[in-house]
Amino acid sequence: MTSLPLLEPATDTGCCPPAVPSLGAAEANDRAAVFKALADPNRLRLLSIVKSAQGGEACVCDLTDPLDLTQPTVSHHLKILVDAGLLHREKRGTWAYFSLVPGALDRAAGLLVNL
Amino acid sequence: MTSLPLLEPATDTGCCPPAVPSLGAAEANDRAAVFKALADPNRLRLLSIVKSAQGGEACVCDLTDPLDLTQPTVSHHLKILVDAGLLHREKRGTWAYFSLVPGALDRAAGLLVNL
DNA sequence: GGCAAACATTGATGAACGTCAATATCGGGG
DNA sequence: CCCCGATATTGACGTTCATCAATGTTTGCC
Repeated sequence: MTSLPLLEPATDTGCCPPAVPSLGAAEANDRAAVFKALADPNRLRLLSIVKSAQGGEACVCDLTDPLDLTQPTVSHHLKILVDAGLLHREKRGTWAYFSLVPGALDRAAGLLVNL
Repeated sequence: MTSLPLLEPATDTGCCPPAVPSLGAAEANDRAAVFKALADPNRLRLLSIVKSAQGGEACVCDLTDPLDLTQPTVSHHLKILVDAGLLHREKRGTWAYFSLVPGALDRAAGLLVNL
């Protein structure tokens, strides 16, 4: 849970001069972890709602209703997105506000283009 | 098996003037399907190998060894990537050659940036 | 201090997934 | 025509995942 897959410097498993720069196993695992977090329609909607929310942030109570999910399920999805380095959680009082990690979506997109 | 999630024109579920343009349920499902195909380290490595292969294409026999998977498993992963609209399959003789669908990775990246 | 609201965690359950062994299909050569 | 090599399909098995109900934890307020 302490890893931030999006921030890794793209190291290769092989040594020396890479003849064919195809993805190594470790790197592939890290990148797949990011896409795993994105591979759920409800999590995509969560990201979309947070992104288009006024002020760029939303609390759990704002996210439960439009998704038609229970509060524990929404909390679970948000945790996955936070662990993947896509969302940032800030607790203010009783509420937990979630916002997009700046540049995280662009970095994830970069993982795709620079495969 | 006939759907091509990547080629959809991003229609919204709501009607009329979209007050908050957050992702609809149907659109979220289609996009999640693409990321589901990308949410496996071995499939990412398959895409990477095909992309960096000479001529931009590779057959199954070229893909089985570097992934340390059995041939049926590699075929299974390739089918998922083809169904997601990311890979193109062309059968020449006994061999099946796989190549990246032009622009598919960029479109997938676009799904992320334009959430 | 104690209650209520917001959020997180736990446990359980059914579905989806990745993998392999075995088998089937298809194409080329002798 | 039959065999062989390359790929696809099927069936089974263990794991992971999404979801919910129930409960725990923290914070603000009276």
